[in-house]
Amino acid sequence: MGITDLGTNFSIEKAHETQLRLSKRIVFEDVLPEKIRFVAGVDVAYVKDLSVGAVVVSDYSSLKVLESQTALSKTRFPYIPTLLSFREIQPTVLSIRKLHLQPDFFLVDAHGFAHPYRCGFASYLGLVIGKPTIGVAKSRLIGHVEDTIGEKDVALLEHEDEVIGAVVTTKRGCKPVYVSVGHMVSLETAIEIVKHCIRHSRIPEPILKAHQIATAEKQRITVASAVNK
DNA sequence: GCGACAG
DNA sequence: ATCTTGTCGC
Repeated sequence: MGITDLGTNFSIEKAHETQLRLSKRIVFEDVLPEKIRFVAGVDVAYVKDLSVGAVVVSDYSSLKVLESQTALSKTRFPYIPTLLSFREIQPTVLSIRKLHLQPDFFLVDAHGFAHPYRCGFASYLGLVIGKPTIGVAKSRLIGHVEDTIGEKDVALLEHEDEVIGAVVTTKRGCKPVYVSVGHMVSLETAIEIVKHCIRHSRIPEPILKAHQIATAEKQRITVASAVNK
């Protein structure tokens, strides 16, 4: 895994070593413009042996979608906990390359630093495209919930005495989301941004929109293939 | 050996 | 993630 290759000889152990090595390159400081204008959300859906990558770019203040793109690719890797990056990087990058607008950062439906080898898909994507990314996962991979910070809607996620992310209750009464640094952003800013992007769902609007577009494209593909038979 | 385990 | 009906709670 040079940084995007799935060479001939692959082993889970080597992949983990690579993730730990790549994690050293993660930037934990904000590398964002004075005024954030465009926020992107990415997601991937699956149909048969195909992966549908989707990305949306929304206006940061209104959260209205300004552009969306999708991309198809053959699914080349199975889902293996800790190795989600291998499964989702291809369709995701392909969809991002189609964008005309340049997002200030990307919200990713996965963990970033809150990973056993400190390099979840959100961080990996950030390193690959060289842009700021924030990990927003719907469930825990590792770590335990620590003390609540300030208000009672944010708690730290720790692992072996290290802060790896935050557990944020974006909607009262709903399950929390797990926020972690992807790349080129601080945990504090990541939490702030995730909260700002909440509307009707506990999931940040850009990721929700990307999910809907990926699902719609998946549906379109399913219907089209049914007609061709 | 027995669980836990992002999407 | 995907499949898939009813059902519990506000």
